[in-house]
Amino acid sequence: MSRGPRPARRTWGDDDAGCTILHVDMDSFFAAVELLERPELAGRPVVVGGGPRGVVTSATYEARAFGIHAAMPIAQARRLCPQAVFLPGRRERYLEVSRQVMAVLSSVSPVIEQVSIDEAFLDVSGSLRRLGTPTRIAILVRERIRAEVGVVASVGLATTKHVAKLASAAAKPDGMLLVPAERTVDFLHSLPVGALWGVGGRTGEVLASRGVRSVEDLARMPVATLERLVGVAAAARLHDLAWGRDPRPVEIERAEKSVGTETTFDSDVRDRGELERIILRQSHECARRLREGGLEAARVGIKVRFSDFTTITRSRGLAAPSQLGSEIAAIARSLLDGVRIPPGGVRLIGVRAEQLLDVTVAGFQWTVDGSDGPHRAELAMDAVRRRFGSSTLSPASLLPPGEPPDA
DNA sequence: TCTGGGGTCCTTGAACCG
DNA sequence: TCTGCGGTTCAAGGACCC
Repeated sequence: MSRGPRPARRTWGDDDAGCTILHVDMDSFFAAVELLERPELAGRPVVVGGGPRGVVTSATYEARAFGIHAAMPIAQARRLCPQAVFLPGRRERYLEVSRQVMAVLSSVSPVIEQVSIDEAFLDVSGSLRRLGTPTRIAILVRERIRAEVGVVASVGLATTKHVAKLASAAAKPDGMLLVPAERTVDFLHSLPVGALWGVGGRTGEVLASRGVRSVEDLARMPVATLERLVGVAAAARLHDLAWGRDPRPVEIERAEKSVGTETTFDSDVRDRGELERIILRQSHECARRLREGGLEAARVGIKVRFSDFTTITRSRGLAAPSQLGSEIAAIARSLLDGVRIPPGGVRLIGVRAEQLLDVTVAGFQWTVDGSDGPHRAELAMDAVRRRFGSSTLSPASLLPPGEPPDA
């Protein structure tokens, strides 16, 4: 689901010595998964993304031909291509197919770093003797994903993660691109500056205002000037990337730093009680995911977006790390208490658990009075939900007023 | 025109501390 | 006792990515 720009050239040479980093990126992943089960839609413009206020999360190349792209409001996509098939999206199903793809990749090399649901880096330096050259391995990966899972992957091969990622974007759709070590700088300098990891719309504008349009422009700019434009950390990072310097290894395990959930309402909400109920539900959802992952949060944050799209965040540390929905909700609610709701109301609200700790490291969190009642209660709720479905249990305060629970 | 939901990382300013 | 200073932490927000 790369959104990066594409370079003009399609080949940069065939010397793959040292190009042991592969970036594997699924083409139009969510849409491709939908097509797996509805092959009759093949060849038609298909757009995944739902809700009256939703955006496009994935679109087939037939839909992209109409100018539709990821992150575009659904309403706009409908105007551009009314005849497209619009599907709401099924995250669970995409996760399932993603797991199948990652299983294929893991069998090729154990050094795999999953970056998102549809892409991963692979370091194949340990697989060369068993499977052949990096190019051979990339071909094998593409063939196996197509044959065993049924979706299409594009692959970039390079000496660094950053260049491999840009190469896979350039290879799309349904392609493969090798950037030989000695052509790395030429390849990078042929790209628009927006291709660099970390240059989005805002930074792109700032750079453009100083005449920086290509990666080469940026590479040749004095670092001190760049620092004034984008800050010290970003300047150093961008300058290194523009010269092909990216020492980051393929990391097998990445610890989660936060877990959150947010909801955009179909129409703006002005009722504080309604917001509190949503926050309570979201807090329990976060807590359930923390327990699932064996994590505790030391900090809780809320995010509130108003009708005019201004967004505020508030956060506060917990007295002690917790994985209890009731404790997360208490903080989230008190944070919401401090927020003035404008007349226009609230468009989005969300809860996030931050500063996560592994419970096996943090130790079990006992409640202040020494009992573990709330913890046991929420674990029991998890078990019931796993067995009977996620909608079977919820805190009493989430039930509609005056309505007794089903017998 | 009208902007999701899941995240990460960085900057900035205030508060705190020695 | 008061003030200045530098370092650290906290909190908020912005930018970015998929």
